[in-house]
Amino acid sequence: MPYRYDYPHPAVAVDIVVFTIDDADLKVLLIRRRGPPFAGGWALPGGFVGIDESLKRAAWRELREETGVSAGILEQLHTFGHPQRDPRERVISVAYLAPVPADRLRPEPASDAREARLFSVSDLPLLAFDHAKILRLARERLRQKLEKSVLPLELMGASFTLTELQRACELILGVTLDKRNFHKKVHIMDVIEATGEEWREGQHRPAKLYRVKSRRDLTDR
Amino acid sequence: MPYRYDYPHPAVAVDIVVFTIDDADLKVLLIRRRGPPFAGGWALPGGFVGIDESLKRAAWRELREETGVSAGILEQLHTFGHPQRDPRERVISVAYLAPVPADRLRPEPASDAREARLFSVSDLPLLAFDHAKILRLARERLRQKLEKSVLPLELMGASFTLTELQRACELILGVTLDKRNFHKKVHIMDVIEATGEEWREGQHRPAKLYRVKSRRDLTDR
DNA sequence: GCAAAAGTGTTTGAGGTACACCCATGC
DNA sequence: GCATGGGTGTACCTCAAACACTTTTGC
Repeated sequence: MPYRYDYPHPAVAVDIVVFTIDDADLKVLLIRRRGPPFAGGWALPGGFVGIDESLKRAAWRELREETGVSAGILEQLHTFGHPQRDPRERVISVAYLAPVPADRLRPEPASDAREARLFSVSDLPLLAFDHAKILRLARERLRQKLEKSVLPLELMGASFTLTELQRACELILGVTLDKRNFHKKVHIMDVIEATGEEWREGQHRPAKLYRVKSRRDLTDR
Repeated sequence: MPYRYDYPHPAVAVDIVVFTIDDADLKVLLIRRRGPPFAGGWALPGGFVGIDESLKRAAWRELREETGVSAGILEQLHTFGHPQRDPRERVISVAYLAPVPADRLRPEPASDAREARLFSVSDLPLLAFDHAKILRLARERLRQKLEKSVLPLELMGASFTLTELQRACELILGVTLDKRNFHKKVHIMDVIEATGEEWREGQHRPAKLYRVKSRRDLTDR
């Protein structure tokens, strides 16, 4: 028992909400817990912060270790500190939001012998701890960002069609948008550019492909 | 040395940014540190979270203990966890934002033998730890809330004039606003009501006094 | 009567919303 | 040639911004 303090210290963890768009649905990455508490149950990926590790770095590492996913953007969401949120000991958890394009999840949970899976946000299992609460707040935040007219470019792959981008917005906002107004707005924003390529699929006119003009850093403080 | 853990635990603290409007200026409440580190320097009020205490409750208690101020609203701002932000040990700090009407600060720092003072945000001393960073983020957040057209009603006293409310907005946003547009907008929002009283001051027409219609809870999660 | 802040409407421009048809492709 | 989604323009309406004069008071 080597670590001793004059007064009690809580444990500090991070939990990561990975959102992606897959199969025309907004999905979250969850892991199955192996040990107690909530053994066998589903939970957000996460874990304890190393004593010399920044919070963001801990989030990045834990996500990587538990799911094999390397997050591009990690945005701090909220810190959850209810005294009884973990039955083992006092655990304060800093939650992070990580929008990841589906194509970065593909070779996916082939990592740490942990079962990881995408779940549609409209068909979630029971979650361990207060993770349902964390997820609810994460969805809210995602929506709020869109309402500030920030496009969910972090969720898009290397190239995408305007219809795909529109679907992403619709899934997050939970409404349907007008195609012409959407195209107009996106072009005025001037944040994406045509790649010149086209995407052929099905028996209809091919769609132009676009890419993000300059990926911006959503830095953490 | 009674508190032992299998692996190292960081300390968890809260810091509170109390904003108020006083003397036609946006001010922050700071305390003078008595012990090391940064002894004699100015810092945000704050302290360590009790092992069975929620984060918000800790923020409320510490603010009360150190400055005598009972915060009405405490909104979680951000969690700061840089490994070297405290020279003593690893300290993760959850920062809170507390807008307080000036009239609740009056009998003020007559509490814990600690020196506490309001500083204008445009004339700040050097701050201990990373508190300057926390304060910068707090001002930004305050501004963002106003831009989402949320009036800073938490900063107003029990009754106030429309001009006072407008000055508060102007101080936070750092711009001057048009009086007629402001009056119109506020009345459309329908969140304040005339008390029927008037405020006489100086050799000019008296101003109508208003009060908040229903104080809303900005609850923490 | 004069200084000083309170109060009060209208016009204009920008941006958002509603809405329908032709185009390119695969079968 | 037909079914399928891709792409495009205009009219209207709502909201935000600009802007100046009268009112009430203390001295």
